[in-house]
Amino acid sequence: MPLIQVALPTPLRRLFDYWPVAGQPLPQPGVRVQVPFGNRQLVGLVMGQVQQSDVASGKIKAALAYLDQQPLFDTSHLALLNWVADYYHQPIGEVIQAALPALLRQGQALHPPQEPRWQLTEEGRQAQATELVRAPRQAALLRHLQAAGQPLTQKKLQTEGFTPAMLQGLKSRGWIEPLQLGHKPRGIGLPDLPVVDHKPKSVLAEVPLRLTAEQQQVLEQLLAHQKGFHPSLLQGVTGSGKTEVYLQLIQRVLEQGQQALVLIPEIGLTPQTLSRFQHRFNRRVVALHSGMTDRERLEAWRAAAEGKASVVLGTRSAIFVPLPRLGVILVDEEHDASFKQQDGVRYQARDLAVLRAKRQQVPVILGSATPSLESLAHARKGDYQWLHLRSRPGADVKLPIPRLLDIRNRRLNGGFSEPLLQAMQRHLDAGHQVLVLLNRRGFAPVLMCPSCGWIAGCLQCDARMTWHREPARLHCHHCDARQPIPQQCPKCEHPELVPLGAGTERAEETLQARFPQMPVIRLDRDSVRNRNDLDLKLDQIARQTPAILLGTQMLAKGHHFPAVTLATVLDADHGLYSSDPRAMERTAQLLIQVAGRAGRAENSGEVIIQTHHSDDPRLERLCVEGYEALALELLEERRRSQWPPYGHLALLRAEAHRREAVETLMLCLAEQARHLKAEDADPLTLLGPVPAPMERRQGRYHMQLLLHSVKRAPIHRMLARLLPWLEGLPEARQVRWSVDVDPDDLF
DNA sequence: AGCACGCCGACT
DNA sequence: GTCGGCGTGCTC
Repeated sequence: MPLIQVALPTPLRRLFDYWPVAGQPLPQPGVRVQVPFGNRQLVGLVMGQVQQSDVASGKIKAALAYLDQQPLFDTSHLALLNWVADYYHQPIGEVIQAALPALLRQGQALHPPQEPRWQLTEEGRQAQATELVRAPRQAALLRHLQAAGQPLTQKKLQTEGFTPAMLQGLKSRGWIEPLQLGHKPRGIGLPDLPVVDHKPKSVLAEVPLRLTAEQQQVLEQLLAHQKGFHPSLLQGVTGSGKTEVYLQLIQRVLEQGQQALVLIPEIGLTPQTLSRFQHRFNRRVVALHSGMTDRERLEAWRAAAEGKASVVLGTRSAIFVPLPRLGVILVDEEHDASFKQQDGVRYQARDLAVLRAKRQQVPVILGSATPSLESLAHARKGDYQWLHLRSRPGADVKLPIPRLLDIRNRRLNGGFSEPLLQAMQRHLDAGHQVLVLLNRRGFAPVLMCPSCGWIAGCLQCDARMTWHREPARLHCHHCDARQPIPQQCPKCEHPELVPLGAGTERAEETLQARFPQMPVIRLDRDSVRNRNDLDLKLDQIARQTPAILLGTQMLAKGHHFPAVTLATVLDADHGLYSSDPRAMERTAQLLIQVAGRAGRAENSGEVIIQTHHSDDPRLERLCVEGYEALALELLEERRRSQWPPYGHLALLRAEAHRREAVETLMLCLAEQARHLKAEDADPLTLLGPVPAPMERRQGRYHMQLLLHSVKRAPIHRMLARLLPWLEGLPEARQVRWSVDVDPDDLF
């Protein structure tokens, strides 16, 4: 008797064998199954079957029930998920878990349970209501059902004043019967359900915009490779009309009867983007993002998986949605950090998009104004078709060249230098809007005692607490700890503490004092808590000109502010000399994004960046020669040091409450790694173990060990042997550890 | 990761 | 006498 192999939501890196459910045909791979596991019950996924188990047959239990009639994933999709588990060295059960909507994970039915309905029996159809002299309500119910001529839901009948008792009365006479509950039978349309026509004649619901010659050329180059795997990098400046090119490409895909998958950054999916797609096509367009309820997500997922949705617009986890008629994958803002899952199952959705496209033999397009170094390297090597959109349709105006404003030896007022304030005044006087980017929330990042130098620090982290005014408290941005603001220095009892540096709250105060007549609209996580807040602010921005828009990254991504003519960055220095090797690349991307906000419409723009390092050659190159020139220089540095994409990394992290526990484990781990390294012919470097950049976070000590190699294979061989060993190590007991293949940041 | 088992401390 | 602390062992 064969056994079924089941993937279960546990961190254990293996499958579990079960006896199949008695009296039922063997389930196909991809079907969910309910199983006993220890003393609890879990929902798992059937991955295959074996004749013989490695486990003693006495330990093997029987599966309880299959939850699907049809597999949720076909074998090629299961193979993709297996690949992800292998490549990222994550437990397969957790990968599957990440690929399923929450409700399916919890064992709910793919189709919502059919509402209970009642229909007439043959006798009921023949029966005369007048026979029911003693039961006028039942007679009315009988007439009602006879007049309807079709089954009606119990809910509907109850709203019409019929009670369950009346239904039972007719049922006991054998005149009506409940309709079979359960799943909707395929091919049998229930008459009072709306039937949606998914194949109207034309794909288009509106006339597409007219493309510029440049857009047209890019579209044609994309259309030249509509069949088979074909990766492209679409590098288009802000406002160059990438979305219109996407839409017209997707149009052709839909005309072939295929589906399109569009991945967007976490905060990139605005209702405007969604409605732009929905208005364009006579086909179902669904969104998949974290703001939806579990029900909505399941509904969208199912529509995609059943082929009923033609366009899926989703954030990173949408890369796992099954699509039976996939025709193209697009990744918009492909450089965006949110495509990398940073906890739990770590994966890079943009990389998986390329992989999935290759496996399913469809084209994939990565779009960005500021492509990642990885994608640029591929484009330069010729792995990806490299397409450019250099001009901005509808605006004769070129993108402004950012100007560096040196603030060394300048007095700053709440983070603003005088020349900057004057430039702002000019633009506001002209009736335009000004955008101010400050990537720091709160009033001040540091609260200090002027007498003894004491600084408010977090008790749980090696971090300073940020002083917030609204509401008034100290807040740690790393562990979310809050504390009341001390009235005096806790160390020397000095009666006054002073803020150092400026966050958005302080900048807002400064601006209001300096421009008392001007609306200052602040957008950060503290002032924009939900979708509604954001809509209100965006609406306010659209209505009020002139105005000052002040905010964190939120302000730099996605939204269009046509009235902005001056975009400013208060402090560009944050990422310039950081230990994080990607800091410069990220800073450059952010600066260019901000610059793209200025003069997007007909107004010519200006961009001013405050810095203490106006002579930094990289910053200068970014401003003068542009993003691509800087990115190519950074790539050269990467080549010399053999860092990604010219080499490969994997990071092993560990954390525990006791520093000693982490240290012991990490030394043990490094020792074992050195041991394994000696047995491998390919070179591999072990860096560490070292304390993590912020060693103590949320009261836990963090350490890490970095594996570096020019080739991928030795890293994978190492992890494949190291992790099972680590899983069984007693020292790993009280330590939380994780692996990050192709880490984004080394934090 | 969960969850039970198990063996030692302060409580109705 | 018992409720409950977290060490340690296991999950087909």
